Amino acid sequence: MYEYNKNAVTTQALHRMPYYIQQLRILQNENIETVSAPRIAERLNLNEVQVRKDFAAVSSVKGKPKAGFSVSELLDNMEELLGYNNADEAVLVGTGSIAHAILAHEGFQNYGLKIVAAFDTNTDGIGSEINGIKILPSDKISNLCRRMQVHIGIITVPAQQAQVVCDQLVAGGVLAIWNFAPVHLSVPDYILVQNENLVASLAMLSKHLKQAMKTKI
Amino acid sequence: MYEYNKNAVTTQALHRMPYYIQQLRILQNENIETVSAPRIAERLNLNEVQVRKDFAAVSSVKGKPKAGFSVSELLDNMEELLGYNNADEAVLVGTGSIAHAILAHEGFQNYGLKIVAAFDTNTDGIGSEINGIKILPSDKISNLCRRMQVHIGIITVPAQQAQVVCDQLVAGGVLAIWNFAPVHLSVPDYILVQNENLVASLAMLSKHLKQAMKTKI
DNA sequence: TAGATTGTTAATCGATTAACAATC
DNA sequence: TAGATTGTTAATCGATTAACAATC
Repeated sequence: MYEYNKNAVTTQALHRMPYYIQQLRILQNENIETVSAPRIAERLNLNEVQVRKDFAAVSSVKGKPKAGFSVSELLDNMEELLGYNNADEAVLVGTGSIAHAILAHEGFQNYGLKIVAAFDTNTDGIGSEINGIKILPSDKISNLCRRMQVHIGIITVPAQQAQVVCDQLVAGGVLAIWNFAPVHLSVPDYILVQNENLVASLAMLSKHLKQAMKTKI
Repeated sequence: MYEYNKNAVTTQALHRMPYYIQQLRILQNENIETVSAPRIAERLNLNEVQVRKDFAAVSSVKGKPKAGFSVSELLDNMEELLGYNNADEAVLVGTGSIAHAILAHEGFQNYGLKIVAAFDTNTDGIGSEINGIKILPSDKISNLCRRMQVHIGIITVPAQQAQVVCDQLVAGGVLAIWNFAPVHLSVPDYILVQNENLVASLAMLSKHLKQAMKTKI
């Protein structure tokens, strides 16, 4: 009894959530109140059972045979699950073009991220501002993170500096790291690293393309 | 006989390649000629057997018991596999901060991507240049892709415009799409879409963090 | 009622990990 | 030789898909 880990949301399922949310919002805008798993599956090119299981795992209300699931309930539950409504505070390190892109992305705050400070390892840019956030010297990282109780660090510095910055963030009490540097970071077990390796993604795309063209010819 | 799909490189293995390459380059800079799977596994926090299998799958030369694998052979084979040496041509659509970041990323050309044209759906920016690439109006997409035989399209436009742009790219004969818009794109079966959904990644990070803090407290 | 849709149990698939003999 | 390391076969694990009874 009470083994209610039953319909846990897996990592893969979590990846699908933002796409469900996108589709559900479209339906909500059209004032459609319920939707079935097969319908969403069709729109997103997913398996029907998979969608149903995902919905069952997150929805606080059961689906109804024939009718489907409540659009608004699903949206609420998914947005809650992904933390869209209460933004985590984060610090960003690096001032290159990726850093600019992240800081410029007004949307992030709606998706659970509030950047409260930015740092640079390069003394040149320090003191300047990007999108209203002042750039601080990187030796202040640990201190500021600890003082402000920030739990997320975003790394956009070049590969060579990434590990050092990472260590500073960890020293400052950060628990999760969003890493845009194309390197593996060594961290203690309890730290979560999410790698966003654009070069790796690109390589995958290129490889797949090559394969596809080979089989086609 | 001749069922030589034996040690195929899986999608997951492909994802690990750039990290192997990073480690191998470090070794090469130190003039180290061979390396064992357990050593690399330790550095990257991976399973030893997994690394050995990955190496075996890509290496044109077998590993030697006791000695390990040739660093330079592995590097050559992996870079070849990922297409680092012969860049695919691509077009980019959108001129927001992510587009700027991609265009500014000098590194991409070394990793198999050469952006030959950029487009914008917004008439304002047309005619201007970003990093030496002139911005063209988006109604030229299909034509130019077809004429230049470009096979990769990069979408960085807002969500609402992504599907339209996608259709134009497909009409132009593009075979692979690197999609930075946070939406699902509908495409014919033979088209490869790789989604780079930063908002989704962020949500995952936030969710994991929440879970981690819950179990810790 | 008939039929679409749900929820659940079982089968399948793919990737990772374990076990172990072969080899330099 | 002894021992580290490879390569391969088998076991495990997790996620997806199929099958089907329950239900509105």
